[in-house]
Amino acid sequence: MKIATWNVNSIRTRQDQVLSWLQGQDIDVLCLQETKVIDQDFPRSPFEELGYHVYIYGQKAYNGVAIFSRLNIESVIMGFTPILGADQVGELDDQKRVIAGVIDDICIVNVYIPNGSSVGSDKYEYKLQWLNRLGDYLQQMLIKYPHLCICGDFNIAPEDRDIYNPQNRENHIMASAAERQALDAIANLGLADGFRKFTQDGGHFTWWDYRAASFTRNRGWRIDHHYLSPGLYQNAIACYIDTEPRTQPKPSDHAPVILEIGT
DNA sequence: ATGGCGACAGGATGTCGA
Repeated sequence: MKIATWNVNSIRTRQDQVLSWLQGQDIDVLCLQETKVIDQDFPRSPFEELGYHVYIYGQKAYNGVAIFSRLNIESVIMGFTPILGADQVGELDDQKRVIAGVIDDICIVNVYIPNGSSVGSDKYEYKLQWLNRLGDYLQQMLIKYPHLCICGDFNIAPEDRDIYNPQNRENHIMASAAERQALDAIANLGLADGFRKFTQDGGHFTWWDYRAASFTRNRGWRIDHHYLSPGLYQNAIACYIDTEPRTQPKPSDHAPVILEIGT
């Protein structure tokens, strides 16, 4: 089974690129982030015609997540509230950032973790609060679904080797100690970074700023991830970043990441 | 040091992303 994650930065702008990418791959599950469209305007039929079931959880202009799956998903869970209850979630489901479903006995959790703007800002506090609630959510999900893959745009580089220039990054958004600690807390639930099962060196990135020719200079960050429960981690046979779509005209600023799980 | 670029909403330019 191939599970891919891709922050497309608007599905309507990137529709043709996602379609042609899927046609050249053999993807079973594609998790999208930053779809940036309300559900009634989501271009679902082109992807259905390609053989995918389409599950969407979007909003106007910002955020939005979706799962495309060749196999039908029986129970789709949108937001934190179905798992944690409205009292625990509060305003955190106003932004559409998490959708999950069970496919072939594997629970796929697709997340678009908040960016956080800058360390110490209100958005930074929101990001940390959101990560804390994500931990509560995953704790419950792992009880129900022990085979779990959480993937998406985490907006956190786990280690210095995941940043093109790791100097002076302690107070940089996506690399601060509190963000990494929040990610560690999630990993400590029993989830491991699929990419690092296979690749140990630096210089492998999933996001490059549109500005300053960052991609051609490979000035990037590895912030899109798959974290796997122990059995899935054991069965993972590959995890890689496909930089080809990032070379196209009018690309997303993120590249897709593909995880392969054997049987 | 700052801004660079791109998408969206709305109909000029401000907000947001990372």
